[in-house]
Amino acid sequence: MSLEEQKVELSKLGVQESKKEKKTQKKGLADLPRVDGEVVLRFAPNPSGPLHIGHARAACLNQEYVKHYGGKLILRVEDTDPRRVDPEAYQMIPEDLKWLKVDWQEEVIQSDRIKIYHQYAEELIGLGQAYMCTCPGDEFKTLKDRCQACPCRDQSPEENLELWKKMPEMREGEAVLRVKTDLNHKNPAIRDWVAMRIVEKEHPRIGDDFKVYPMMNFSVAVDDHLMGVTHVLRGKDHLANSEKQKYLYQHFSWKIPEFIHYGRLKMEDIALSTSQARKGIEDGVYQGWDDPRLGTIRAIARRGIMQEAIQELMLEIGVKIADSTVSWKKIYGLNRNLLEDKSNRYFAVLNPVKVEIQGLPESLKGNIERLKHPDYPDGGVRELPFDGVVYLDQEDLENNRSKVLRLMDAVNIFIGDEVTYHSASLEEARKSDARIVHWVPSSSNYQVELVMPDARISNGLIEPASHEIKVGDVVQLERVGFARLDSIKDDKLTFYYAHK
RNA sequence: GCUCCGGUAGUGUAGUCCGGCCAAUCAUGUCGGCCUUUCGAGCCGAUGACUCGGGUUCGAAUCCCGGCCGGAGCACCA
Repeated sequence: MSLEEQKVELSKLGVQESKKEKKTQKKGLADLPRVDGEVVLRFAPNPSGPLHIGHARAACLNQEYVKHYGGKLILRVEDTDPRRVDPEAYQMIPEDLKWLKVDWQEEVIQSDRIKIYHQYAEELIGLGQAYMCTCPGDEFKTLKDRCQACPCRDQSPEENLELWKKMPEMREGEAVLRVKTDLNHKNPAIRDWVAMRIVEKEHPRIGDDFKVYPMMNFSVAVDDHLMGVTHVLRGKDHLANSEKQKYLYQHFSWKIPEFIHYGRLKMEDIALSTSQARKGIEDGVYQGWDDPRLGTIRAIARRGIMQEAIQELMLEIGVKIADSTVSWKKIYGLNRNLLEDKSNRYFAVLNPVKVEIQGLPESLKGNIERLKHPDYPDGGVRELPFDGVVYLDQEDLENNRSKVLRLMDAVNIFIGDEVTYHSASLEEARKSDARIVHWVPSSSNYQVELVMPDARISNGLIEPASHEIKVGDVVQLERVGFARLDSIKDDKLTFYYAHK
């Protein structure tokens, strides 16, 4: 019996269909679980370098949720490991966030709060939920793997407090403060994790005021609680950490925030972590953090990718826990949609070959005007002086041997042993099935350099009106592709190529 | 190895919680055609996916079991 037939039969019997309402599906981002009024979210990077595309996901999503529910976003710089701090990152992170158009209402740096973590550590000892452990790491691990307590675990809070006070005088590795969890927890990683440890290394930002530093799991949980964070968006690599942190919340009788874990974001052709990128920069393989081959926000920005494209992409990817691989084609597609309407057009010829058109009627020489944007005449025109001597792309010449070629908005030429004037009108060009190509006047042009995504450089010439392009603008070099003006030096413009 | 988690078109994503309206959404890509003084855009069309095998059920992308594949964690990093 089909569903319809069943319904008919049921209604004959007088049975009403019970309506189970399904959640109405909104477009866009999935709802956050258990939202009660406004939300407090945080973006909490480690200052080990500039932000990369993976950070952009967390930042954009946090931003979007705050916008959607109301509330605030906290920027929290997590620099509790002096060895993993790049001092420049303190500037680079806010810069990158601004480029991403992410706003935060509060900003804290964890190295300003070491004393707070010490206070809570002490309190936890007082509660009997943490103990000073002086076991060598490997011995503790052996015991832990067997679900056995180490001798230190039975110390009284007083004994622990005494050791805690001495901790600043101890050497690195001699002692740690452990949080009591469950020694029988099936994941050994969760068992009695480290809350505080000794680091004998000057902190790049706060110097050597402290030797006892919190572990990320401790400072994060304390801060999330103190700052009233309601929802924690983090990568699934933090799954075990979320569980570790839950013990701390329970020990302090704090309300546990909602943890949401998203999957790994890979980027096509870019498998570079911050540390690998750093090494490449130090070794001179990459020119810097904004080398076009890197997956950093600044590299992507430099390539002419718009913030909106990244934003759209991140919203689309959302928070699901399955991993995803971002393809450049997807980014290019989104970006092209944004750029198409607002990018002015210019002629740039790569691999230029100088061509003198023989037999060009004098009357056809003069200034040629062409719309800056074919769809928007109000955007104005650029002028190209045309005197019969032009630069053409070597490839266009080679591909059109013994054929008619039309120079856009100018004349039709024939590519024989010499290049000769053929005709003037577009109709003639159509009749001859001529390819229509861009060109650069030989009498007036600038040098141009185009840096490709793989960092290779193409050289050529660009039309004179290009002087009006501002650094940072993205334009379309006709028949070449979209490119962002990166710098102007003397008479040379350097563009970074985005995509077709 | 141990613990946990995933697998929808080339890529991303909706649908999975609560089985039927899903011969499965949208985006991007790709391929045709039209159009266009750009190889860009636009218009029209096409393409293409529920990891596999069992089970439950009238009915499974959706629930259960197993396989396969993939990922994360197993730090005195974050």
